[in-house]
Amino acid sequence: MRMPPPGNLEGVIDLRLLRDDPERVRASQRARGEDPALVDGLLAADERRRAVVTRADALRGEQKSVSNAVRQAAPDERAAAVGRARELAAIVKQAEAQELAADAALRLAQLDVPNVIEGGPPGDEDDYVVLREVGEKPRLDQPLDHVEIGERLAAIDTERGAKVSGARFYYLTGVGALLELALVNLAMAQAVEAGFIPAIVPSLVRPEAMEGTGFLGSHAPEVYHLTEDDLYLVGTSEVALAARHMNEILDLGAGPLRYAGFSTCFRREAGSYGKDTRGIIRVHQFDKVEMFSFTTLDRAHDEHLRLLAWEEEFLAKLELPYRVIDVAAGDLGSSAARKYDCEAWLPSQARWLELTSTSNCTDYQARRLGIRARGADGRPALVATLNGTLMASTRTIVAILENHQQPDGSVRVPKALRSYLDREVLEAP
RNA sequence: GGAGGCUUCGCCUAGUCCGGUCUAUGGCGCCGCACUGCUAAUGCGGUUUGGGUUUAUCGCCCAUCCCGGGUUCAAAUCCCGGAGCCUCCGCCA
Repeated sequence: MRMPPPGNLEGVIDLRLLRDDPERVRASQRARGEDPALVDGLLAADERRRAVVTRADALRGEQKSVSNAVRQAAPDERAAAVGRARELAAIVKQAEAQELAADAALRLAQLDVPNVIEGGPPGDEDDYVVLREVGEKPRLDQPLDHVEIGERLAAIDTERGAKVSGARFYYLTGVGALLELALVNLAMAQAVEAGFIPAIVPSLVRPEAMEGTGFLGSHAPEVYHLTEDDLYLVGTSEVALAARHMNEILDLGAGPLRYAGFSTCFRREAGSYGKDTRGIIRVHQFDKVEMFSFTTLDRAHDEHLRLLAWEEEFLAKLELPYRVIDVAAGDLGSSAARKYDCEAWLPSQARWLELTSTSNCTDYQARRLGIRARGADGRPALVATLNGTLMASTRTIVAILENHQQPDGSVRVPKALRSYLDREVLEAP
């Protein structure tokens, strides 16, 4: 028995693109700061696999006719026929073992090569390009940070979060809890208005889902794993939304298939020791409304810009000053071909804080998950997947508390949120 | 958690007991063609997915009967493991 064909292998960049235009893949590697020589390893593995598969196919064909000969052999020739068939069976078995090894080697080589970038600036984390700044930063003589504001309002309790669950856990209470619920509702209302299918999704998923969305590669240490059940806690509803249509053929004739998923998100935050240790900027658990689109490859770029526009629309409703950056190639996840972040102003630290992020994963996830669409010619065609944060609870709360804080310690509620919160100001109880 | 039944190429289904042209049956749906004022009806043909080969078309080859192993010259069919669905029992918000 053979491994799944490369079309379903994980980590797959389009092998046809690779064969036709390896230089483009190499250029992508260079822009990411990854080794372009890995592309040649992948090419070699692909070629090797093709040769081995061709041979095994031929041997299997021969085996068919030989075992058929056994069936039809006269009684006195039967023993000899079985003998020949037995010999050939051994050769086929060997060829299939080679096939298995070649498939595995290709699979490994593919894991080394992340998605081919779509454009955007080369370089690493600091090489982003600022596309625009929107809104006015608040003028505050002595801005309080969200921890202090949250304590005064009895809205955020990090101390007891730590007592009960450890560092990077928190309680939202009173207006803090209400604020999150209001934000979730506002975000969902916007998404539904825009035609998204609202969805509440599983937070625990099987390995295939995690692997298929590309989170078990370089992100693996970030992910909580329940070994007892071999289930993973999702870090974003993207995982469950993408995997929902695993091994399906979608009908995208009527346009993109869009979900707005709500889920709790779990992140180990390994490797970020000492980073954002104060407050709820970086936590192990938060809630998020995530936009997720399935669309055709040719429409993926337009869809990406649409997701970004919806993110900005939401930030505008919250009256937050923000900027949009075009994330550099070296700072992309392995599945993303391009990524834009929206960063809100953080008055207490006088810096920008990532609030939302939208990625175009082109066919990378869909290929791993076996998701295709019925093409115009009726044959299955490749699909692109895209994701974008609409509302991540904790950081959005941080941004609102800090940017809308008043000199008297209260917090002004942005207009769009008032009907969901039933008040214009957040005050200490 | 326990017991039993089930899973076949879009949907339904034959085949599994007893291994071999299963190169998987039939129906529905869908596509094409023919016939016909139009439609309908009827007839004929086609209709899983992936890989390999081919300049390309046509085609040819290989794999695919929930998934993964095993037995065998040969597996939809036999054996082991897993997943899912259904029924009943137990437990539970």
